[in-house]
Amino acid sequence: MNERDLSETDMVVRAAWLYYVAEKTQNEIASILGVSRVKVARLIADARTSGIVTIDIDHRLSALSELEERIRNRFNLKFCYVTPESEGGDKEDDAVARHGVGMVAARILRSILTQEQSKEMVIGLAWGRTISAMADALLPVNAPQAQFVSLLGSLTRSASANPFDVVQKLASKTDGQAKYLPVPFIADSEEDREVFIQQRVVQDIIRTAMRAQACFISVGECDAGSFLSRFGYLSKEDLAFLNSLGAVGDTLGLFFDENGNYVDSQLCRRTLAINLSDLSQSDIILLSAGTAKVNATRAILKAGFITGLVINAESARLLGALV
Amino acid sequence: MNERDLSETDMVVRAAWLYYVAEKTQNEIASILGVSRVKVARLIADARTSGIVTIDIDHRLSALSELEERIRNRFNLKFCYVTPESEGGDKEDDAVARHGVGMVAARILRSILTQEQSKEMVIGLAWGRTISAMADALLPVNAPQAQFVSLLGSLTRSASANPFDVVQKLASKTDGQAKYLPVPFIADSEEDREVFIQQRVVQDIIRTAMRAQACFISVGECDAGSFLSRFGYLSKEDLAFLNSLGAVGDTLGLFFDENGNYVDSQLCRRTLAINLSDLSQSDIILLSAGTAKVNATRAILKAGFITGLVINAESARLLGALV
DNA sequence: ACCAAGCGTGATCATTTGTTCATCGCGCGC
DNA sequence: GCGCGCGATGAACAAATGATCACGCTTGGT
Repeated sequence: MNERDLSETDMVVRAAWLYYVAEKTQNEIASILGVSRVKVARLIADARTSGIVTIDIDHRLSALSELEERIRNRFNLKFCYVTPESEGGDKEDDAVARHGVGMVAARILRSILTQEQSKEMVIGLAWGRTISAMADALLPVNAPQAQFVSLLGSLTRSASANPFDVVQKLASKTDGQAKYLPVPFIADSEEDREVFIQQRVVQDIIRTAMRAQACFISVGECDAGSFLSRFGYLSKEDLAFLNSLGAVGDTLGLFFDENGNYVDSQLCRRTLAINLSDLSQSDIILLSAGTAKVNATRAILKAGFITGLVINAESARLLGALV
Repeated sequence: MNERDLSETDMVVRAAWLYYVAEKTQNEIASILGVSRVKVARLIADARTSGIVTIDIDHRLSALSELEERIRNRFNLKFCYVTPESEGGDKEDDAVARHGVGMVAARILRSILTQEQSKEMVIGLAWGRTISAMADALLPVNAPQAQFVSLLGSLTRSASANPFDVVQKLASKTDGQAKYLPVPFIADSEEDREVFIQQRVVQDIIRTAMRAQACFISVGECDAGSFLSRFGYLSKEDLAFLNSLGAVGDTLGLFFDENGNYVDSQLCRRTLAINLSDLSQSDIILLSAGTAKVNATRAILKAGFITGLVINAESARLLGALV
């Protein structure tokens, strides 16, 4: 950070202060700082995207917080955040829901990262569009001690939601480190999986992940519309078989039935993901966006290993209604 | 809080969330919530004035934070906040400086009030235009356990800066209690002062004030322009006498010379204010706005009983330059 | 029942803000 | 040395926001 950057950042802070605290107009600020108004607008925009100004909303008064509390108690969670719907109670667009959930999750992540600067900091991450939305929404924060560890093997397709991209993006936004499992998510056989697992690099990652303060995971529906099946990782037969065993949702490569019981199958024994028992020390935060995932979400919550939930309002209502 | 209020607050929270987090336009929000755009604008304005949304600025990157750190170390303070100047380095208007210092002080006060909801909470207050600005700038916060106690007797003139108004305003904004000393600030004689002091109500207030977590006080210059002399509490002769003893500033009815030594005089022995030694358990936060007060501020800081300082940038520079 | 006062509401307008685009300057490579 | 491209800048415009005002509704009082 050179002289120029320093004075530039200083300008950003001063502009932000004058705008948000002193409530001056951008024109006034422009004449105070001796720059053009457009420049002031850019400084203020900078201040927001760089996380120098943060805007918090006390949502305790919202009707949703009552719902949050009910869900929190029912599933014994440390916290539950319900994101307000964007369409007035109407069927909401899944992409919008993901966006909202991602933003709230990003705030949670940011607060974790800014809490303790001294200690080692490990964050475990699954992949998926919601996790990806979280990574996009994270405001930059300086946390060089942070390590972002992928909890699952990689996909070969759909690069946008690859675990590599997620941890990479997070690392670059925080000046932290990215670590990911350099193995496929699903091995061809149980024997192959064993070979992968035994790789020293894989074991290293797993040991790191075991020290994670927090893990962000998402939920997969167990039907034809799900991510896994749409990209060919789950064949129609696999799906039918899993359904016949009662599986309604998956996360971290594990399938669960509607009562939250683990559904064993040959497929699960080929997935490369961190073991649930290895994460007993971590906060496990589930992100769920979209009503299609309600049943799967309920199943995973019932399994009992989740400590925190972020979910969109419509889904939360459905979840809360049946409790 | 009835049904109507509840849904109203809920609307405020939702509108604020959609505006500040989801970054929707007021028009979009209007159609989502099914109200007019004007209504949305009002909801958002409500959210800000009621403190449901709070905007924080990380000013650590500012060049001023270096100055803050220097002052903090020099005078052994727990914290020091320097408010950015509003005019670009130019001579700033005192009223503007007061406003800025008041706003920052209000944020400090608010954070104290929201910290611990359970315990008894006592806040001691001096009076003056800067303290008054703080009271005006405080965003409402629910803190029914808070007690705002006046540390000084009342003035008979200049109602706007009377201690009564300050504690009253703070109490009404927080649902807390207001307590003030129902005696004049300056008694006619030392004997009269003793009579006032011995009143049970006065003793009650003093005992309460002794339990204060934090006290907000301001600084008076000891010259013809000062508050006390302009309102006739200090005669020209008093002033000349105090100056001859080296007094350059006062606070809580006590005068100090440029080295921070207490300047005794007959006048001081007639003022009704809490004893400094009674506040040894409290954080004592000094608000200083305006370059005219730099010398007085330095004197009081040197006296060594201040634990926190809020000061405008220009004054801070003068203060820091001579360190 | 009627009136008056007060508050919330939405139309309209002025101001403020965000965005786009052409231009400028500067450094870098050829 | 010269051109090239990238990033920063401000002018101009379009969008969004805040303010004012008149209207109508409710409420409380006579």
